Amino acid sequence: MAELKALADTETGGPPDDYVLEDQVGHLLRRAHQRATAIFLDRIGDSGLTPPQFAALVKLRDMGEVSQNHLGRLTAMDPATNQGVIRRLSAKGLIRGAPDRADRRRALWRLTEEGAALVATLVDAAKAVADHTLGPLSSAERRDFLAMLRRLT
Amino acid sequence: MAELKALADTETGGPPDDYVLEDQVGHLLRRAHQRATAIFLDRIGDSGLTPPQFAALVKLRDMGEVSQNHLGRLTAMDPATNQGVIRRLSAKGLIRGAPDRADRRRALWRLTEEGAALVATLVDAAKAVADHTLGPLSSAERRDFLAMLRRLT
DNA sequence: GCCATATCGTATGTACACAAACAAATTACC
DNA sequence: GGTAATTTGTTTGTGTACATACGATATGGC
Repeated sequence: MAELKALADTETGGPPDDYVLEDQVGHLLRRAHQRATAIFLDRIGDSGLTPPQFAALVKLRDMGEVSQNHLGRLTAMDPATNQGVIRRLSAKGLIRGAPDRADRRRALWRLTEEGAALVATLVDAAKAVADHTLGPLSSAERRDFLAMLRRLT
Repeated sequence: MAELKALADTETGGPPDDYVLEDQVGHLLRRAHQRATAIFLDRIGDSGLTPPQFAALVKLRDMGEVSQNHLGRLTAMDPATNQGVIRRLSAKGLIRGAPDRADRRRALWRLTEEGAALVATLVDAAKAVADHTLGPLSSAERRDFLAMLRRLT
């Protein structure tokens, strides 16, 4: 180990310990997000939904009817990304859109019956996904972690 | 607010409070990662590097010389993803590869002088990115948060 | 030595994620 | 009431991220 470091030192002229990738928030957040996505796909992937797609369905369930960009803001997706999610959910028949007669720029989207039924079916599994994702933490740690994570968004 | 919930209840037949998107780990991790990436790009984006690309350069700085797949494991990228990162870094002249004479399947990659110089230049800015990303947390909270985040990877 | 197994890198296809630029429609302001 | 600024949704281009399948090479067990 010391030899390796010394070798890297020799080759790069810099100390390899001043910036340890594995300790960086950004890198850790990326890996934790990868893991959370993997757990979701492992348990809910059979539904054909991805995490962002499920998020959009949940928000439509909560809101009833919203415009495309508004839904994107509610689910933290920029318009370009959101458009793809909307298109795929629509193609699956889980949501449907209609023009807003009060604002001709807008389309208003809502769940179809199939979409509403699918969300209802998956909510319990989604809770289990969250539970498993937080598995390594105790109950008190989960509370503290989520509170801090919320402040980092 | 109560009216909205009641409306959603009426329309969906389910209580909208049993699964609150904004409280889910997966969603919060996705948003925190988005924010961390945005901070990186805001402060280091002028270098032309993305967070995964910078991670690869840092690991090559630490290791001296590694195979493509090994580098992918060190930076938490699957082979298909890593290939694209390697290709772009190579196209920029920041890394170079050579066939491993001991194993003809492998290519060994290392920093070029330009790559080594660029990493050295950016390390301080990368530390500032991490600091700013953790900005909302106190010093003690950062320690606890990172410790828990590490356990979730 | 042989053969089953595993690893290395590549290729293809799908899905986020965001920047930038855009046309159409609405709103704000004067 | 007319114009500037904003908002809505689209398009294009680049860059992760992963599943799957593949050929080439190495390795392990016998």
